[in-house]
Amino acid sequence: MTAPRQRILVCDDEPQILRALRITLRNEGFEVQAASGAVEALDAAALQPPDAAILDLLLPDGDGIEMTRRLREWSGLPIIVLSAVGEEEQKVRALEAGADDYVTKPFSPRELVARLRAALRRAVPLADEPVLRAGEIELDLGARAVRRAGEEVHLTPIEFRLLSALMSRPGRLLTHSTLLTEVWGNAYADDVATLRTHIANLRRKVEPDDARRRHIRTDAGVGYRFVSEPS
Amino acid sequence: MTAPRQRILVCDDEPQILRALRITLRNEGFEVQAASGAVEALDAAALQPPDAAILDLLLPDGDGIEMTRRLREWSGLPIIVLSAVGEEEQKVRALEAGADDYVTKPFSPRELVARLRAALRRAVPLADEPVLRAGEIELDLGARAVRRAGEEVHLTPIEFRLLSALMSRPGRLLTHSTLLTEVWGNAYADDVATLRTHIANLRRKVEPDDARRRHIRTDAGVGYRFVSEPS
DNA sequence: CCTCGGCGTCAGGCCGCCGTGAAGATCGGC
DNA sequence: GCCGATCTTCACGGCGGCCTGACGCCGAGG
Repeated sequence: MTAPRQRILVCDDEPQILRALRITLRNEGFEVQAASGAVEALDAAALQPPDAAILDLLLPDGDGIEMTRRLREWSGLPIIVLSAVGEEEQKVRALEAGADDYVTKPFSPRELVARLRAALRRAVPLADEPVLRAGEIELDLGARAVRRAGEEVHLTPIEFRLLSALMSRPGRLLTHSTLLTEVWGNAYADDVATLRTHIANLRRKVEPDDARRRHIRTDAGVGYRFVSEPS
Repeated sequence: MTAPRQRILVCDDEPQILRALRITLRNEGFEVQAASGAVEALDAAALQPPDAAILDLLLPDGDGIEMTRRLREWSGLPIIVLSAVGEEEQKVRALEAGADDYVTKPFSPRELVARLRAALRRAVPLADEPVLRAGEIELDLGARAVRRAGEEVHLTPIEFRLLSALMSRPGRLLTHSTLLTEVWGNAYADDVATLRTHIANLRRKVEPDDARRRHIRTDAGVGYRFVSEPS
């Protein structure tokens, strides 16, 4: 299970802070998107929504509280407001505007990361991983499960990877060598006999009996393709 | 739909702090349940789960971090740890244990309330029933107990964490390494032999004898999954 | 009509993974 | 220090996934 790295939007007008944050977060395994101004940060967030945001309270072209409000109009992403001002009034306003946490500078990198992780943990997990469907076949990538007409079908690891490769590009022709390298790795690149056997096993498990309505089509001499709606 | 007042569990051994918190929270419209010790607080939380908890770090009969861990075993309620110690190490440990925020004394009442509101805003609205069921198996996260057909079954700590991991995502395949990191921690990521042994012990304790109707399914070479309704 | 290449299918066998029992190691309580 | 509970390690038997090879079918081309 390879989780993609989480993207953090960082907005601060002081270059050295930006730099310190970038290094700290990178080391902790996050991907950092830096912005030095409010407008730039909001544009970046709209263009490609990050998993969380760390915003400075005071910026030349805006402030963290206003940015929080703007972001909250359309997103529930975790927001941490950063500031040199420890004043109670600011903290309360930021939190009421929708920020998840408020950290005062100078901050401890470890604590900031811990607070960021706590905020990310709370965030609503984004929509579950996709379920590929075609006719009565369901391939659930997240659960690593396959159903046919609602019934659970057990696939071996190779069969599962094979079906995933086919169903993730419906209609598209996948050559023998493409499938072999994708499912087996680079070693078996020309062992078509093995591929045939596994395709046969796969068909037996997930295909309707009628040979004319098969989802897995053979392109003789070239490869296979998965068609969503067999004629 | 009249929203009932939100109940906050407050745990501190200093009476004057308890009193101050009670007054502050009452004025802000919360219902307060006070406890002066760790055991008392955990019992109260188990008996009637609150909407959030504010825990002192240092208590005569325990500490806030351990309480956080215990609560997190079965509940996702917002937790704010309160402490006179501003030390970075404590903050990080508390947040990593599952706390949502960490506030140092002396604290501003307004800020604390703002942070509490921010944490409550994030919380999943539905207080999830901490009892997982499947067939004749019941796993009670709060009581850390497992029953089979009503009969109490004794599980070792590892077996309990293993079953929790499996039952909390029914139908989903959990890789060997996923289970190992989740149950043992990051170190044992490839000791599959141990995992097999514990799975065997677990099956002996909670599974029906009939091998075809097992809840814990093996996916050879990949991992295990828990199926709620074995065919 | 025959040949031939590509394909699907099946049976066989190897090897690795799995389940299981038991023995050794570790730890905490008495 | 002893003892019980728990966890880990190891060896062994069984089984299932995977690869291989043989066979028959089919369509294209001669």
